[in-house]
Amino acid sequence: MKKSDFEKQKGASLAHQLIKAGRLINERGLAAARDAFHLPELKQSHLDLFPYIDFEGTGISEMAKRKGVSKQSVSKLVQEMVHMNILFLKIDLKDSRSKRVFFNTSGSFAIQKGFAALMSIDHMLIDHLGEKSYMLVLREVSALVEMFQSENQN
Amino acid sequence: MKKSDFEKQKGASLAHQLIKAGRLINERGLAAARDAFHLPELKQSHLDLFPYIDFEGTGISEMAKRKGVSKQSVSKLVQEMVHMNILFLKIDLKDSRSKRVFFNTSGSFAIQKGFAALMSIDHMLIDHLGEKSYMLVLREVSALVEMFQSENQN
DNA sequence: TTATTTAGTAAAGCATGATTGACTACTATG
DNA sequence: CATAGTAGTCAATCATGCTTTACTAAATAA
Repeated sequence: MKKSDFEKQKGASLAHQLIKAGRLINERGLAAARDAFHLPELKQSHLDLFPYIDFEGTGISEMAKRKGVSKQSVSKLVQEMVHMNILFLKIDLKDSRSKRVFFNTSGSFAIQKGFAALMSIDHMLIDHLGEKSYMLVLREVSALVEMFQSENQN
Repeated sequence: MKKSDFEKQKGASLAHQLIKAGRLINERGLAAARDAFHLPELKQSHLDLFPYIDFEGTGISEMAKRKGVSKQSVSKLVQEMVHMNILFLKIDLKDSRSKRVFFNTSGSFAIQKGFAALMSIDHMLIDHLGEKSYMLVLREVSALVEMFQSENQN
């Protein structure tokens, strides 16, 4: 059987490698965070919320809108993370309906270590690529992310 | 509140950008494939099997082992993709218990277009980065993938 | 002030991708 | 040849993350 273009491509596809890299980083991050936070019950779905939380605090409805799911779904996961002491809530002074979600970055030692563990993955990437390559790849991959995101808006 | 290291890092994390890139490529690939294959019932879980199928054919148990899930789970998804004409099965001449799974790259026009659509994402990446950057990023990201995979073996 | 919208919660139900257990059929080992 | 292991399927069950519906309370607009 003659190999089609599709077949030939597989080994050298950046798309595939980016998918794989993303998945491996997720796995590694989850394992590291579970360990460092001392929270075996921590799930991928919890960490998946992180990108939607601003450091200035973010409301649950806003997070849901960003993630593209219902606020009920977000609400439950946030509550679980509050119980784990990873996040905390603070009622918005401007609007007492709204509960702003914050990272509990000044929590216990274990919690501190958890956040550090998540960061350590980036340190690992820098160590492995070197600072120069890291910055270069970061720039290029960020450009791709922006391309996909801007196209989705149409 | 003084920003912690964790807070400062967020905007410039390669780890985060790689996760995001992987997710966006998955979404885009699924949408493109659904459209080109004319298969609205195609799911992410189906495409997720692609990386575990060799062009020389792969047994279901082998795919399951590679993916780290039960063979029953893989079996079901493969059957669905066979019904969609994306894959076909061929009984191994050396072992009549084993059904080798193949890409149906010489299928109908729609099926051909489906595989082309999946490839087109890489063309898009090349167009956007330029060939030189594409190769460079591919090399670096592949190195990261290999690093994570080799560590998982210990 | 009344009506409408918005933030969040609670509970029920659903889709999905997985596991487990039981089975058939074939291969490999003694 | 008998026995153990392997490839695959089927069915039941489970965990999970999601939606839908229904609700409370607060903000906003008429």
